[in-house]
Amino acid sequence: MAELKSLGGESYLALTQSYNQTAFAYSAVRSAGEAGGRVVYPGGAGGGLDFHHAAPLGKAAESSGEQSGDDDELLPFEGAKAGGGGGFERDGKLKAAGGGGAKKPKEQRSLRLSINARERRRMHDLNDALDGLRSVIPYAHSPSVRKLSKIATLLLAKNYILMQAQALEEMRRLVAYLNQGQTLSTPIPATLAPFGQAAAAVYPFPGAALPTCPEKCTAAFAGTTSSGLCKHCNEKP
DNA sequence: TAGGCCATCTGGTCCT
DNA sequence: AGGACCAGATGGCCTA
Repeated sequence: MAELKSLGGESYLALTQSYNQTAFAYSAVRSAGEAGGRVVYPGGAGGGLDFHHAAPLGKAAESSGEQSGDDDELLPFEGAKAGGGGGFERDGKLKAAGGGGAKKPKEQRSLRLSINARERRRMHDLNDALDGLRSVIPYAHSPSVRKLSKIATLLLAKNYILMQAQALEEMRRLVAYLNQGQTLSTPIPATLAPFGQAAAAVYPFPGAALPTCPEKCTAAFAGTTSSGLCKHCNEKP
């Protein structure tokens, strides 16, 4: 994961933290993409997903159609990257004898090539979709940052979704609060003290939206008064 | 040179 | 039967 280390500190932290929070994003993806126990990916005839940024997917489907003619021509051991395990020997015979079906070797070979081409196309579509994902998640476009790996792309995207969901929830709560037209009758919580009465009035949910003081004291807001107390919360760091 | 990442091939399984 | 999906295997490329 070299590219993970080349990410900014924030994004890397966010990425690594995301290892522990998979349930939400996973269930969301499943509910969005699966139909009858089988994922219908947009390159196929059935369509299915209707993401906002559908361009790369559309392109994938298009390229699939274009490739379909040539792919069958690409022999397994002719491509530069055709490392592959097993497959056909150079004489064109199947390595694994595999059920000695009634099909002639020539038909078997043709079928195998067709299956290979289909699988290749499927993986290309998958990669196009991943490229589309890379293009819409933050921190992935800096020239100084190497292209995100597949796993990094997925983890960052998941974390980004969680972050957006949390922000949305905060906005909802804020709107609900403002709609109530309440005045603040309680004292300003310690966590909001550094931001003043106005901030406390606007942000009545300190636990959810603002970092707790221990976090502030040990991270970006580090700093103490002459008495050794955190200058933001007036508590010992 | 080791390790990470990737593309490709392959056989198996499940679904339509 | 054919197609989609998946996981394992293999080899190439790149970087520390």
